[in-house]
Amino acid sequence: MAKASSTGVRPTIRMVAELAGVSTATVSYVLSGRRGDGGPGVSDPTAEKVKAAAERLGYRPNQAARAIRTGRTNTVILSLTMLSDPWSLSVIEAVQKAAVPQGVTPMILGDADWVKVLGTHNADAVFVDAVRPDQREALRKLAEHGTTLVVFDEEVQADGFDVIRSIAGPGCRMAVEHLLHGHRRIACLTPATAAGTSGGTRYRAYSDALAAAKIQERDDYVGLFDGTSAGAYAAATRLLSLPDRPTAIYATTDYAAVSAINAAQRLGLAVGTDVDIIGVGNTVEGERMSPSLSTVGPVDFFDKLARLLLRRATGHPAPESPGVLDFPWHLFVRESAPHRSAATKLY
Amino acid sequence: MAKASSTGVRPTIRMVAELAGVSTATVSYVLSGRRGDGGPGVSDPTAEKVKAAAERLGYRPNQAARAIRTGRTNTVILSLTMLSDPWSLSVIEAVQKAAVPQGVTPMILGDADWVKVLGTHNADAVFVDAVRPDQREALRKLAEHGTTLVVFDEEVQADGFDVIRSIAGPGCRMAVEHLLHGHRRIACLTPATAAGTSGGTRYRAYSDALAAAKIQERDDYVGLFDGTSAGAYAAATRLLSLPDRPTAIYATTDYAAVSAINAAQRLGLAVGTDVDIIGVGNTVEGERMSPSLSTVGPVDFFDKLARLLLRRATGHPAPESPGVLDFPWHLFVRESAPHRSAATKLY
DNA sequence: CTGTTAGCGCTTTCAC
DNA sequence: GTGAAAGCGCTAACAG
Repeated sequence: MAKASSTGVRPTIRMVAELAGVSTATVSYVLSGRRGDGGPGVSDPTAEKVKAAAERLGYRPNQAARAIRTGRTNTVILSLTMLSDPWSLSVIEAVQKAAVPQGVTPMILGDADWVKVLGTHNADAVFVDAVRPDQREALRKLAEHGTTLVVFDEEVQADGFDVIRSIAGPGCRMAVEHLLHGHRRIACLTPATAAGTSGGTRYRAYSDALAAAKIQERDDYVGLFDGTSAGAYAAATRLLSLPDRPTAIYATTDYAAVSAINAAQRLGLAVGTDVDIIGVGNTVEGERMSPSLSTVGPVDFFDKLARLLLRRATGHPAPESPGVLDFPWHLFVRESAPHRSAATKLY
Repeated sequence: MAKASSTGVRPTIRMVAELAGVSTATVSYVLSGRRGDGGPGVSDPTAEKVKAAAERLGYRPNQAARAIRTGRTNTVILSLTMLSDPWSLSVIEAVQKAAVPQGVTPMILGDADWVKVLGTHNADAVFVDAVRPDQREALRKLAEHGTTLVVFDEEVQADGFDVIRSIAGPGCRMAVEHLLHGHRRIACLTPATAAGTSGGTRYRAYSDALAAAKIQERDDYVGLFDGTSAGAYAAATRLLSLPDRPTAIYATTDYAAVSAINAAQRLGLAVGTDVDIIGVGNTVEGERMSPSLSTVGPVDFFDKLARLLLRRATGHPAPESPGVLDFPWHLFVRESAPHRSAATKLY
C-alpha cells in the first residue's frame, strides 16, 4: 500500500494545496474553518477535496506560523509554584474547563522562574500564582510590552495587569467565631511552618478570636504537624485523645480538617455532634465528603479566576480595563460543624 | 522621564535595529548569541549598541517567529494524566533539571486529551504518560508526520517513537521475598482500588510470594485504605494494633509505606527492629526520610527518562534510533527493612 | 467562489 | 564586520 506521506516531513499548507489542486488561500480558508463566517465562502466540493488531501497527508497546522500571522497563540500559560498543592490542581481544573470549549489550550509552567520563560514564550494570557519582591519590576515590564497578565498576590500593585486578591484574615476569624457559638474548648490544627506565612495569618485569627472571647489559649490545644496529611491525622488523634479533649477543632487548611475528621471517626467520635471540625479554603474535596466539611473560603474563586483569564485571552466579551479583583470570603456551614443553638451548646 | 517604550506594542527586531542604527541581521546575530561561533563576528562596540537598544525598548524575541524559521521551539511538552500523583511531580522535576540548562522549557499538559493538542502545538519532543487503546493510531500518525515522541506504556508498540516500560511484577515479588527472609507474619498495605489495575499486580506479587513460601494468607493482614495518606496511616495503625500484629508490612506504594512508618513510630514500635516496612516505587521521599525506606523500583528512572527526552529534543548527542527502553527493577535495602540474618529473624 | 500577493518577525546565506 | 534580501508556514486583503 502506498502511503502518501511516510516521509517524516511535516506537510505544509502548500503540499495540501497541490494535492487538492487549489491555492493555499483556499486551503487556509477551509482548514481554519472560516467559511460562512466573515470570510469568503468555499464551495462544498472544493472544501471536500481539501479536507481529503489534508487527511491523506496527515496535515497539521503549524501553530507557530499561525501565531506569527494572527498574533494569537490560542494558549494560556499557568505559572504554578506549588504543583503538588491541591490549590494548583483546582486552578488547572477550572481553567481547563473554561478554556477547552473556546479552543484555548492551557499550558502549565511548573518552574517558579516564570520571568525567563515569559520573556520569550508567548501566550494569549498568563496566570502567575506568586510574585517574589524581586520579580515585581519584571512583571511591570512584561505588562508594559504587551504580555497579558493575571497575577495572584496579596501585595503587588495592579499596573497594567489584573491582580487577584483573597484576604484570609477576616474569613478565618469568622471560622473560629462560628465555633465560639457552641464551644469553649477549641483546638487549632496547623502546620508547624505557619510562623510568618499565610498560615501565620490563619493561626493569628485563632489567637485573636479566643482573646476577644476572653478564653485563655492552651498550648496543648495547638496541634502542630509537618504539613502532610498523615501528620495532620496523627496530630488530630493526639488532640482528641487528651483527658479533657477539645469539643471543636479549627484546622487552618481543608486537607488538615479532612484528616481530623478521619481521626475523630477512628476514635469513635461523631463529627458534628461530639466534636465539631471546621477547615479553611473551601476546597471541593471538603464539600463532597461525608460528613461534608464546614469551612471558610472565597466564593467561586477558581471559576471566576478562570473566566477572567479567558476573557483576557480571547478579548471577548467586554475586555474591561485591568484592575484588582478582591475575593470576599464566606462561611460555609455544613455537617462537620453545624449551627449550635443554646440547646446544643457543648459548654 | 521619557520612557522609550510605554506603548504596549511589542518591540520587534526591526525597531531595535533602527534605534541602534544597524541592520536587522546584525541585531539577530547579537541577540541570538551566535558571535564567535560559526556565525559572523560582530565588533564589540556594535554589539554593545544593539544590546543597549534592545534593553531600552524591552525587546523580547518572538518565539513563534524564531520557531518558524529554525524549526525548533526550545520546548518539550509533558502530557501527564494524573498531575496529583507524586510520580508526575518526579517526572516534572527531573525533566526540569535536565531541560533548563539546555535552554529548553518544559510545558505541562494536564489534560488527558493530548491528541488534539499535539495536533497543532509543536514542541521539540513530547512525553506522553498514558495511551488509551483508541489513541494508539493517533500516536503512530503523529510520529509518522514528524512529532518526536517518548511514550510511557506497558503495551504500546514502538513504531517511529520511543517507548519506556517499567514492569512492576517481578520487582514487587522481590520486595515480599526480602521480607520472607526474616518474617512469617507479613501484612500487605494497599489501596482498595487495587482490583485489576497496576496496584492489582502489586497485590498479586504478595499473594504469590506467600503462596510460594507456603504461608496461609490472612484476611486481617490485608490493610485496605482509600488511597490517601491519612487512610494509609489509619490502616497501618489498625494492622499494628492487632493482637498478634505482623512483624513486617509490605506497602504497595512508597507513600503508603511512609504513612506506615509514621503509624508504627506513633505506636512506639522501632521500625527496622520491631517491625520491618518496605515500599514500592523508589521515590525520593522514601530515600530521604529517617529511617530511610527500603523499597523496590526502577533504577534512576526519572533521570534516564529526562535525559532521553532531552536527547530527542535537542538531537544531541548521538540521536540513536527510537526503540523500547525497559527498566529493570532493583531492591533497595535501607533502614526500614534491613537484611535479616538467622540471628535477627523474627520467627 | 477562488487565486494572487503581501507580509507577520525572525534567521541565514551571500555579497560587499 | 555588516547589510541586503530571501523565505519559513501561514493568514488576510484584494482582484478577478
